[in-house]
Amino acid sequence: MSSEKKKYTERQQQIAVFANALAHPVRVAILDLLHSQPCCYHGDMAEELPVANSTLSQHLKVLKDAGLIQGEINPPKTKYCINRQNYTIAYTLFACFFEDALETTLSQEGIIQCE
Amino acid sequence: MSSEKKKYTERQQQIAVFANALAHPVRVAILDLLHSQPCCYHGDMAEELPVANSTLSQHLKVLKDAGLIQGEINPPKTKYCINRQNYTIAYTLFACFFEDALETTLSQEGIIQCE
DNA sequence: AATTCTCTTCGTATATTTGCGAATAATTTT
DNA sequence: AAAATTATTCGCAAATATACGAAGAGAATT
Repeated sequence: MSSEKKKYTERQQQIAVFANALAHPVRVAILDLLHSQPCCYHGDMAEELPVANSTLSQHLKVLKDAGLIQGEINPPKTKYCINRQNYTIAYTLFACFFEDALETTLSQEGIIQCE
Repeated sequence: MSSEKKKYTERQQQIAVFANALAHPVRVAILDLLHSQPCCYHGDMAEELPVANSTLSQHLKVLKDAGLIQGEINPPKTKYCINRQNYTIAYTLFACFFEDALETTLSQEGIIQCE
């Protein structure tokens, strides 16, 4: 009962998942915060970002489900940090994706390397 | 009456726009097709992809609005191709974004270069 | 035990996304 | 001029995303 028509490759779906996580500016802003320090508490982010507390929780969940961040819950505080392993995977997927399109101009300069 | 609280930077918004364009697997698949050839007709894509014609048009519009592709309309046919200029911008934004987070492991190896 | 602090979940409202078929537009072919 | 070809737009339905305040959970403090 599986294949009526070709669906999408794992790679295509994985790119979409990571891209979807970055598809809202507040989530990019959240990650920017986590780039500038090893970890960050929910409350500290809430002060910096123009969304309500509950909304922030939702966005953090999206990022966590996509695998880009991980949370350490020690009530009443929650500490978040980047998931470096998946970040590396995401970086490679995006780099190779764009390299595919731009290889004629970029690969010659040795800026990026795929496979 | 402008700033009650900081909104998002242009960069954060631009990343979100590009990411949103890649946030659906069929759009990644569309771009994959355009990577493998200089241009492609709507009809040729419709044969390869598991979506209806009208749905394909919508996704193409999303990609076009984000600036990742451009269309050349010669009715009854429409030819699409990658927008290389914006592709380069997108590539740079994503590379620098991930580099920010991974710089301790990647920048030392000279894989990526920002600024 | 009650209060406080922090964060998540729930409930709700609104907007956007995704999908398809039918109808439309624009050209080429018959 | 009629028919065929190709792609977009329209109209609709269903699902998902976004946002907030209120309510709830979990631990520390009073």
